[in-house]
Amino acid sequence: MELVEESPYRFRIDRHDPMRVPGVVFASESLLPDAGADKSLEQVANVATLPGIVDASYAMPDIHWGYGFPIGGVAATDVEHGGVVSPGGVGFDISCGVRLLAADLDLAGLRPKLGAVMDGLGEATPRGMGKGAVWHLSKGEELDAVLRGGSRYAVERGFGVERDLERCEDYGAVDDANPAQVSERAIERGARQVGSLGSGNHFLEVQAVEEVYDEAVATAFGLRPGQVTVMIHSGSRGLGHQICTDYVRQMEKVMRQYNIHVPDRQLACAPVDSHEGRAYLGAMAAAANYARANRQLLAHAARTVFSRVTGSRLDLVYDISHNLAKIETHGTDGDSRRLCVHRKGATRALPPGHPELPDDLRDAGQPVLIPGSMGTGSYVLTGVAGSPAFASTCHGAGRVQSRKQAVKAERGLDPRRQLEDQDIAVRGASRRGLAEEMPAAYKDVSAVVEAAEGAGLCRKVARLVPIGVVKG
DNA sequence: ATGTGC
Repeated sequence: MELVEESPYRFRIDRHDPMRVPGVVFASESLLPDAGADKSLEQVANVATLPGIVDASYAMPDIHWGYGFPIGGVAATDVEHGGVVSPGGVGFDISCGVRLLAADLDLAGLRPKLGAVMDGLGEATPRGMGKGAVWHLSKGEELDAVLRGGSRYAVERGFGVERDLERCEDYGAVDDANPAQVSERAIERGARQVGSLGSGNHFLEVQAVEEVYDEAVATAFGLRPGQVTVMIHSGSRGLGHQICTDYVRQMEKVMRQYNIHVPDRQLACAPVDSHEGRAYLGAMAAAANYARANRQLLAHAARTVFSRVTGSRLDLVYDISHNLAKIETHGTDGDSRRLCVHRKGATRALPPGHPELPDDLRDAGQPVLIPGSMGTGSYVLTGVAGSPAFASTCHGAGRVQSRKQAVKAERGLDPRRQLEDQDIAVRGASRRGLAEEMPAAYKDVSAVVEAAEGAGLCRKVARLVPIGVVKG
């Protein structure tokens, strides 16, 4: 795959048939995927063939191989001009995302109670494969309310406060959820898991603010140096996974009917404005609401522990997805288009002044939450005006080793010990789970954030360091 | 990511 360096942190894959638009990769030379081991640049070019795609098939600096679309990919299609929606452009973990809470407590104050806090969080956080659930739902009306209401419903039921919703993307729920388009099997899996962490790269972390890069914005976000924070990374569990599986299968069957041909079966898609496209978007939105309710419940459990053990409060900084497709309007007044923006392992990053931001964030911009690999740091960023990829930026460090490779690299070593030697408390993680998530399996998150900022996609606000981690 | 593998 030939890359042309257009400017620092920006590489182009020239359009060639059957691409409809060029590919654009935001990265530094050293962050570019290794063409021998990782087919993600080919995936960028494949995505560029999708009907209705506009401008370019974009990739963020944390790009790596994914199902059909690369992880770290952004693609927008024009709804009025045959634009398609593709489940692979969202990913299996629909509305997977990050929630950050800030404590009214400094690290020095937490230290003496850290063991008790971690024990409490370990007990209060359901995690691992298949396990549920902070909240046992009846399959009927109550799950339906979660799928329609997301965090709003969780708050209504007492699992949070009204202010939380102002600090959630979409005020805690997307509007066009259609639970009728969610299969019985997906409902079955979801009913037992709402309020659970999952496994893989999902985690709950106790952190401290290590460095502030922009004091005014950090203050607007409610962050100051030395402060304790809690970061939750989780998604829509088995429900989102099942929805993705269901619709990939369904779209594979009907693509020919719409005269759509793609270079990879995993790019199964249908026009946004078709029966199948609308059905997927309705089900996807339901899974998005499920994921938000899930993070709201996990946050409630963490708040209960912090309040009991330390007497301190946890205020929501923000909750943001990094696996979602959204219908958005982009462009200037005379030339605006309704686009279906797929972000898969990419985060929306609204600039200061954007009308969708709550009043108290209007001047600062939208908080962008970037979890680093386990045991390294995480970042808080904000959006910038005039950014090139439909107001999107990176979502994390990005894998460089497969799970299998990572496990092999840890053979004979003790991953838990390595974390504890760095003064990071660990609760609940399996040996294998930890081995798969070791920092060596990931790119350097600081280099990723540096490249994203250098490419004009976002700005750094603060860096957070891990103190304790709860994993599946 | 995922009751890991139709």
